[in-house]
Amino acid sequence: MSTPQLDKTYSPHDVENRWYQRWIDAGLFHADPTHAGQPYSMVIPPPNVTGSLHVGHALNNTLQDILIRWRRMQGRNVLWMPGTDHAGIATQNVVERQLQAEGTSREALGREEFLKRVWSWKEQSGGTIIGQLKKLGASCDWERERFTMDPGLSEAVREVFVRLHQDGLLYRGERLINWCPRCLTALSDIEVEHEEATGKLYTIRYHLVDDPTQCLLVATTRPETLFGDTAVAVHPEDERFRHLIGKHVRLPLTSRTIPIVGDSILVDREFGTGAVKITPAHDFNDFEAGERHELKRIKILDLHAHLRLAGCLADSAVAEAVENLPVAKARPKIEQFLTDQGFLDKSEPHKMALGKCYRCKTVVEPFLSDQWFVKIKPLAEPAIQVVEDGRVRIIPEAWKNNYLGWMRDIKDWCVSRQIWWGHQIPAWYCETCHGTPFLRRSSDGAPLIPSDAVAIVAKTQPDACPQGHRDALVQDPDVLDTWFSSALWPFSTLGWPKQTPELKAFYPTSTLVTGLDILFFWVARMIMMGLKFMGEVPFRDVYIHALVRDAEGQKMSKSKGNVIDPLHVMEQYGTDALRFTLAAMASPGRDVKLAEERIEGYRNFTNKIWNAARFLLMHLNGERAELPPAQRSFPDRWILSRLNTAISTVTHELEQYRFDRASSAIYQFIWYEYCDKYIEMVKPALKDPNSEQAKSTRQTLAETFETMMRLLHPFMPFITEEIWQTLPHDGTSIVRKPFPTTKTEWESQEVEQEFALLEECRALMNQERAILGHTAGKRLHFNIHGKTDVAHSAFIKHKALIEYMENVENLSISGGVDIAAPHLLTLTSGSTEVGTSMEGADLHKAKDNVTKQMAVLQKEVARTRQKLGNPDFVAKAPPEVLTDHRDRLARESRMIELLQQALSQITLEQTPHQAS
RNA sequence: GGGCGGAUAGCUCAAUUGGGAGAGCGCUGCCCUUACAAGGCAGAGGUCACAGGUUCGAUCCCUGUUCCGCCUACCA
Repeated sequence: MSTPQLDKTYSPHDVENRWYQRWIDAGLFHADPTHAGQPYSMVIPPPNVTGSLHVGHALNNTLQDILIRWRRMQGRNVLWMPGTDHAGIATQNVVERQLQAEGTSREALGREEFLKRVWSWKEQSGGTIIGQLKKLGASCDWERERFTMDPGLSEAVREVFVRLHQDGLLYRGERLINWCPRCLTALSDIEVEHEEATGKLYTIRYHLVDDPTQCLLVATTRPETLFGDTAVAVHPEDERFRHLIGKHVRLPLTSRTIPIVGDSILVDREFGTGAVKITPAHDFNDFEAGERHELKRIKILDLHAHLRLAGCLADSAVAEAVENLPVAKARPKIEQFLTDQGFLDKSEPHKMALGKCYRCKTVVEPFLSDQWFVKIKPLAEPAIQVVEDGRVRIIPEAWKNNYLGWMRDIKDWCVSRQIWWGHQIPAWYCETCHGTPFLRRSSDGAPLIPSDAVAIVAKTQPDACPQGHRDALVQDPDVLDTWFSSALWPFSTLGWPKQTPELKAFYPTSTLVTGLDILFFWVARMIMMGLKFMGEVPFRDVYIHALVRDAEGQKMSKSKGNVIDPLHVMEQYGTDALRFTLAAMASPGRDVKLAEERIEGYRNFTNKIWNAARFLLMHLNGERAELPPAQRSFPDRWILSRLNTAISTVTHELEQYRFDRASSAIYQFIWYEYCDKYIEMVKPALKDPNSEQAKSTRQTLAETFETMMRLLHPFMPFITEEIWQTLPHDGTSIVRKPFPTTKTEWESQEVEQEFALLEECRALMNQERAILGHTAGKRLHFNIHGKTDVAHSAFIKHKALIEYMENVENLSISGGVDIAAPHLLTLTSGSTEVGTSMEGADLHKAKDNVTKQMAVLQKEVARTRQKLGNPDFVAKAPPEVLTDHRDRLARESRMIELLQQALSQITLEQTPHQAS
């Protein structure tokens, strides 16, 4: 039998493509609801359909794939449900930009044509990220890939909408919402990002109508909104202003007068001047204050956040100057007018939070409009409950309070969006019932549904309204928030509202792996919707991983140019190296700072593994004899025992979602135990390929390496498959082979202790080499002495091994006699004494080396002595600590003595030479 | 403004019940030793942010300070 030979360095490229294709062809990732194993399921956090893979995705999906591959190998009935979401605003923006470049617009195309365009863009680019996930090795069940706008998922959306409406949890109404004047749509509260900005705090004089010589000073950061003011508020208990409540002031730059009201909620007496202007149509607080005082709402901004001053009685010169200007341009002009006309008292720099659209970073405006809202409190309560009582575990637990805090203070969710790409709201309005035809928006012809129009909510378009009017039904032009459909993802992807076998087998899912940034957007909403519509949590565990940053800790962004492109990394270093890096750095609760050097380090690791496999293949030719572990050679028994520990550690750490510790355990085991120690120890046994020793060793080599590949497979799927295939194995692919489990017959404390003795001995030999300046390559003669029976017999037993490992010629093992002798430099530690000849060494340097070591030791001894000399310490420290310290002192003193001895040995050695 | 987390080797991070701080990468020196120079061996490098407190003893617990993140919020 001949074994295949491998190239000298691992080249991941072909390996990856080849194996991924074969896995797919063999259907290894396909889930079967009738599979006998205990279900283990996950849904992928759906990436944007038109997006492409960034390093955050890479981390997210690597961790998921590790879990999935691990559980699959454990024999669980595994489903990893993949798919993408339609990313309403983002995708629409992309296509609109394309149209703009072509000199046209969505309005010009019309809704139907525009949607065709988006669909074709989706067809064209929607596969990109899926292809990239495959490159990453993601073992999703691609046959089940879903898209949030698939017919089935769209049906789920309509079903949920209708049922929420029936249950009174969905309503339409005129409210102040966050409006993006660039995307021209409403946003939910959490789609607004707050950013600190330095603006100005303007203090403006509002003159009293009764007595124009007096004025009320009003502080504002947004002077242009004064045109929408309908009152000024002061604190009702503020002595400075109390007498003014009920009086009126003249609104600067207009011919209007507005009342002064008392409002203890809105006004903070300490802030600014203690008087606040109220602009109910353009500020959330003012909106509520306006309700309390029954104030008119005057809109002064249009959809684009341009000033529209008709109806607010602005002075004509002012109106002319700022009409149709965006806020940013209007503000300085207003400031100028106020200054010129003596209204501006002062303006000073002021820090404030600016709300920006999370998609396009445009400053959002509070905007009065008709929108659909989910009444959230009744949904939130059970979703709080399940996290409190642990039915959903959030890992790391630190984020639990974050979740709970947000959920307890949750506000109604604005779900309507004024865009076209998405699930159009299944609500119709009857123009006949309404009495007059609805107005149409001039720009795109969309119907403007009046606030008081009655919505008919249904899964499909009704034939007639409840009054029996046909032909006059108009569907709500708005679409739903993308997160509305994402919230249903864990069950809509499984076929809901149909009761499918998949739904039965795989819901609730086992684990959700996601980033903190969508805890509220997505996780919270899935829990609410899952509980509401499935009556059960959508997942048991939520593992929240960190954000990926660059080596400086900066958030990666294209504009900063610090983006690490995972595709580029995979090209350069291989997918396995990238995956392993991400896993190794995924410490909980900490951001991942990714530097390319780290990836390179793990690329080296793949090469190390590769070359270890090469070594195996070079020596695996020939018969293999399988002995019971206890009868195998010392190196074999040792590596089996260590492998057992590695399996146990990796499994345990994966159970805790400690990807970092699991990967580090594998790394340590493979590199330092398997490669550095085991392979080295095994070489002598393989010298004669036909020996009994060689036959048994080959068996252990093959067996342990094969096991090791299975242990590593979830982390590095490609290289492990490639190597596994070349090793003696059963089956067609490592993907579905069992994950290693511990075997008690592999474990041997005795062998490990024996090994530790050898290591102790080798450490002393190395130290001697270092002192004497002998390189590892120089063959030396050593005397060793095992101070205990165990040590002595271990050295006797492993004489050849020590000779081989330490490049020793003719090792002498003395039994219980002092091996100090002329020309010998001796060193000792717990159970071992080692000596070698000083002949031919640079004794000056040796002396230096010893002296340095001694200085360090003497310091330590002094400290330990001092501690033990402290009566309080001796009286109060626990006995084991005391013993520990006394042992240490003894050890250190002994060591000094020995170094002292070594020093005199060296000195003695020097003398005759100096004499001669 | 509120909340949470962090500050440990040049860099990135570990260290569970307080008893002489470790790893990877990088760096330095020596080695192309037949699996691997993408490697081997050896080594340097730390007032565990600062100031107090508790304790025989603190990187660890408590208090305060500084700095850095993140989340959250309608102080005009």
